[in-house]
Amino acid sequence: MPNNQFKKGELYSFITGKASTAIARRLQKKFNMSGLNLTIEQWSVLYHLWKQEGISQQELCNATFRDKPSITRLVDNLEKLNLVKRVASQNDRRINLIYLTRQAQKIQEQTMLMAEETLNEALETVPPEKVEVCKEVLQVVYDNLK
Amino acid sequence: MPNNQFKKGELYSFITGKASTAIARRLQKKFNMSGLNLTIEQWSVLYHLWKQEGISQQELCNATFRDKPSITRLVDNLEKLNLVKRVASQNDRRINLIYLTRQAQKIQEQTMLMAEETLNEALETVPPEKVEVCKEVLQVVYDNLK
DNA sequence: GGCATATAGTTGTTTGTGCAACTAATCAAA
DNA sequence: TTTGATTAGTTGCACAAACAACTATATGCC
Repeated sequence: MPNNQFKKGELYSFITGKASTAIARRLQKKFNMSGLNLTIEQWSVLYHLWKQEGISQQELCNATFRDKPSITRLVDNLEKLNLVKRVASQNDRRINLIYLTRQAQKIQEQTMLMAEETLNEALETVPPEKVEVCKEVLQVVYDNLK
Repeated sequence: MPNNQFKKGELYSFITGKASTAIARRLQKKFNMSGLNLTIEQWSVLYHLWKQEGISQQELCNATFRDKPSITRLVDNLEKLNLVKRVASQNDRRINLIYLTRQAQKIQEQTMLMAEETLNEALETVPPEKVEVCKEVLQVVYDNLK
């Protein structure tokens, strides 16, 4: 049993994602405090559209590790908030291409700063080389399981 | 900006908890495959009751980092599944003490083995000393934000 | 061309989460 | 001892996730 090195409480934390839950809650509070009516999940979709808009819902599924119904509903809600628009693809009429509204473009910088701020608060007391190891381990975990 | 060391994709992974999501999904699949009708969230409540039963819902809130309504509903569903029982406290009639049924005691070992197995799969290729650093960093993150 | 299959997206259902508002019981202080 | 504050738990609402079943479009093969 090569890696069975978990005391019980630690096993629990790894599975439930205590740390990332705490990070997401903190960021959500920052959104709320600044009057942004936006969930972390909605933000995570915008995050990928800021990198590249005009991608399909399926591509958003792959980017965000969600299934198709989840993305359908997130895009529904983002459309209601007037943050994205569905545009039917010319080439393939099954596909919706998702575009940002001007309003969504406006909140990019503000929310990315809050995200960076949150991570800085989270990692304030952690030496950079340990953060590096942690990032690496989490990536391997994901690759091992996906 | 001492710890602003996140490339964009990494920032995303930290906030969304890609790794712990993958772990939880894998464990849920193991539950389903073995015919266990149990969610990871329900399991996480049982987890603390296996350590000590007869605690209050409020204590379960603290142990699992959930708010009171979440615990109310998880306990509701665990009661429906005949895995726990609410027992009114003699000393303080506001309090429900939560006890395990025989059925819940039976699945402890089986599910804990599946959880360990899942973590072993997740960390198969990771040297133990890196796992240690990762655990430590995640704990500090939680402490910094809680 | 026509039929089977695959792909993109939607809808329904169950479960869980976070917030606010609520009830009931307890405690504390005048 | 009565009144005000605190604590434990519940309920309602909006949002999200996972799964299954569904529609519509596209593709591939004969």
